Amino acid sequence: MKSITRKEEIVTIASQLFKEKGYNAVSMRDIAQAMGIKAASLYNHISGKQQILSTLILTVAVEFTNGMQTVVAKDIRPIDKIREIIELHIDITVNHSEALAALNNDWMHLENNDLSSFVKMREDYEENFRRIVKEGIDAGELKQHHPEVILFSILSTLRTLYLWYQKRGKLDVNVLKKDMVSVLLNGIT
Amino acid sequence: MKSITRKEEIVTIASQLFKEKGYNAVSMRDIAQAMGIKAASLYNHISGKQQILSTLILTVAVEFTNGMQTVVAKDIRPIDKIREIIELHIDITVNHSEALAALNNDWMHLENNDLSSFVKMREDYEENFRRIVKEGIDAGELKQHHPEVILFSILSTLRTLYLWYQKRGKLDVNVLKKDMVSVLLNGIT
DNA sequence: AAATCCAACTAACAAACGTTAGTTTTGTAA
DNA sequence: TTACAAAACTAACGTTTGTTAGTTGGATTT
Repeated sequence: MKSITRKEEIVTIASQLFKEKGYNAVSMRDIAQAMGIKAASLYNHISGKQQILSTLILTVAVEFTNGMQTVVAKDIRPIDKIREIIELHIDITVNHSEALAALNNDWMHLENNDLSSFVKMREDYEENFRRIVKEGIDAGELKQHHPEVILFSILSTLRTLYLWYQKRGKLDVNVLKKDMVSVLLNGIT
Repeated sequence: MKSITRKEEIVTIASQLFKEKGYNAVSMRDIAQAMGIKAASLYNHISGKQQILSTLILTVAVEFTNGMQTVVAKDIRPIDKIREIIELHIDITVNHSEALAALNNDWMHLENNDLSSFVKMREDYEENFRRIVKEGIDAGELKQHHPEVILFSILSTLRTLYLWYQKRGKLDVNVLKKDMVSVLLNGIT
């Protein structure tokens, strides 16, 4: 019986516009026009432009946080944790590619509590990832590089995935996961 | 005798503000304030806000284009070309980290000729890179992955480097190059 | 000393912005 | 049919935006 609310429609439409032009370049009138209504009518369903952005970003940020918690709690080798994190990113990318654009590019336009809780979640996420990388190095499963360099090269690829996977056509998700894990873990040479 | 013009000062100051908040969230009054003058005074040196953005972005885009041309023309193995491209990115990142933020996040706010020539340069750049990757695979120097996946994983790491290399402290550029080449080419396991 | 130029200023503009108030339409339940 | 709630509308608000016009003071050139 869970049907799509008007608020969810607005957030979805807005996320598509944000992806193309960024939060500040999209006006409430733009969003309204894409919905086929007038700007003032949006306020029957949402409290303001800020709420659209924070709903969009925090929803996905929570998914990352929960996903990371699940992985951390597992009793598996560090390298398998990394494997699962890669798959987590791919799943979220496939399901929320527009929201990821906002999360990556417009998070700094969040305000007050929304901003600080987002930043907190992101820091915790990175810290968890960093710890796993270090464990992997200590266990001899990863090469002896700076943990920060390894973390960064994986994370920046995963974070930009939303820009790419679309034009890669309808590549099957499982094939994509296999390829990404292989390239990110084993390298290209 | 080459001294810093007032226009160059404005572009530099603006690029720092753009990096933090994005092009659209920075007003001419913000830029003027950071310069210690009034907004209207900016127009004694530049023709408008758009010109600041296009100067900033196109300058760096041309550097990438020229660097890529140089690499392409060399008679060396594909894998060594990739090595040189990685070093090119690192050099540009170190010298223009603020401009790279605008190039990555605000290029879509360019207009007319500036926009189309930027897009053209970026497409050409990627196409050159893709060709080198394919040559590397054909020559047996790279693994048999989808060229697009290899291209993407390298390029997204290099493009996000500007966010990063700062907080890595004053890491020596040559050390950074060595690490990045090793991680991106040989992988982490 | 006079003339010129540069780079700042004040004041103002029209347009676009997010948002509010109050009203009308539309669809559903009694 | 009437009553009510949801969701659209019109009109307007106070700000902020990028930008223009005209002016002023200080340095440089003639």
